[in-house]
Formats: sequence, structure tokens, C-alpha cells
Amino acid sequence: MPKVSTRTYSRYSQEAIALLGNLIRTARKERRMTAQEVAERAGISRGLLQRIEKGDPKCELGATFEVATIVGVKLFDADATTLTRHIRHTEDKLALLPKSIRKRTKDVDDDF
Amino acid sequence: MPKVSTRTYSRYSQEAIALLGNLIRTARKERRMTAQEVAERAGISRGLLQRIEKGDPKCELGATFEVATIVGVKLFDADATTLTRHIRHTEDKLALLPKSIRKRTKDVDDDF
DNA sequence: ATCTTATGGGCTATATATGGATCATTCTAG
DNA sequence: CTAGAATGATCCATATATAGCCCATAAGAT
Repeated sequence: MPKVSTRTYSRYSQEAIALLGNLIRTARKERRMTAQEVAERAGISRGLLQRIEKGDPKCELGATFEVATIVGVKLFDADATTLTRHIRHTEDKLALLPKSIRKRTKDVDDDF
Repeated sequence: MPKVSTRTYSRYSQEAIALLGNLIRTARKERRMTAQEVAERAGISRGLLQRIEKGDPKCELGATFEVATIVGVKLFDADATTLTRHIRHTEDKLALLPKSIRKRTKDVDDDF
């Protein structure tokens, strides 16, 4: 019983993924790199790169980010060091937040 | 013969993924949402959400973006409509770029 | 125009990510 | 303090993404 994978994506997610793919393809061409070239550098197959550039949601997060990095598309537009700083910041923030979230037993009139 | 998957990730990619995970977890808690809750809404398992928040590169791109969207972490900080506009823009840009990249036969002194 | 290469698409086998269950632990609310 | 819930971690079965072919076509260079 195959239990087909029914996973849906919100419009925003789809658009974001598609945009990322477009940015990657554009950056790659601007840098005059061949698909084969980038794929090799990223340690992935050319086919996977194609899917990433096309905006296929079912790709590995790591592979996608790696490719983006290689062609110079900055996620978070910041260098690695800055990212590290941001990470620390979020960690600090996390430390202040509750470890586990408890759902209100008594509905103290929530948002709506 | 298993031919173990040896895929490496640059420091930048790792940091970016880790940061994204942290942002997601932080946002989730700020919104007082339980892991179970978010996972259900995203149509994924709690285990996968855990890995996403932890910054595991081997997650589905779509699942990750979907979760980010649900907890309100904006990739590209822009609404869906704006993203669509950006996509069109990159498409226009792509139209101007060569369809296929030819590697220079004669090395006409490149950038450096 | 021709030659060469990059790209796009399809196919299969295999590695692997994911769902789901379980268990221990930590945390929160009362 | 206590009860219940959320989280973290592990394990297994299976759905599925990926590599690595292939071929056809398009597109750039000469």
C-alpha cells in the first residue's frame, strides 16, 4: 500500500523556493559557470542542480544552500562570521524563552 | 557495497542552515506553538521538525521553507506578491543571459 | 554552415530521508 | 510537590530523492 506522499506547500514557500532557484541560475550564468562545473563543485549531480534551479521543493536543504553559496547567492546576505554572531544572538534569545510550550488548559481568551 | 554518502558543506552553508533552524525555533516559541502543532500544520513529523530546528542539512527544502513560513520566518523578507515580482525580474535577467555557457577555448585573460 | 558542448528530460538502481512508535527526561502549571 | 505535557532521542520500515546513465536538442563558437 504505497501511501503516496501528499505534501503541500504554501504559495509563499513555493515562491521563495522558485526565487531562490532563479537567483541561483542567474548568478551561475553571470559568473559564466556551466551546470556541470557547479554540480561538481557542490558534489552533486547535474540533474539535482537542474531541479534546484527549477525550484523543486523536494531537494536537500544542504545541497541547495551549498549551491547557492558556490554561485554567490547569499542567504541572509551576511558573511559567515556575521552569521555566527546572529546564531549566538538567537541562542541567547532562546535561552530566555520557555524550554517547552504549554498549551493553556483554561482558555484565557486567546487572540480570537 | 554501500558507497557511503560523503557530502560536505561549506562553513557558510552550515552556518546559514543552523541560523535558519534557530530562527525557526525561536519564532515558534515566541508564538507559543508546540512542536507537535507546527509539525501537523506543516504536514510533517515532529521528528523532522526537530531536525530542521537543529540545522540538519539533510532535510527537504520544501518542508523547511514551509515550517519557516508557518512560524513567520521570512526568507527574503518580502510577501508572496513581492516575491513573484522578484521572480519575474530574475526571469527577465535570465532572458538576457546566454542560454548555455561556453567555456573559453582560448583563455582571454579572465578576471584575474 | 558546421562542429562541439551545454542543457533538458527520462530512466533505473540504490542510498537515504521520513513517518511513526516508543521511552526517558525535563519542564510547566496548578 | 505533583501530574501531565512537551521535548529529545532512538529504532525500524518504507517511500523517495539522488547518482549516473542515456538521448535529443539547442546554442555558442569558429
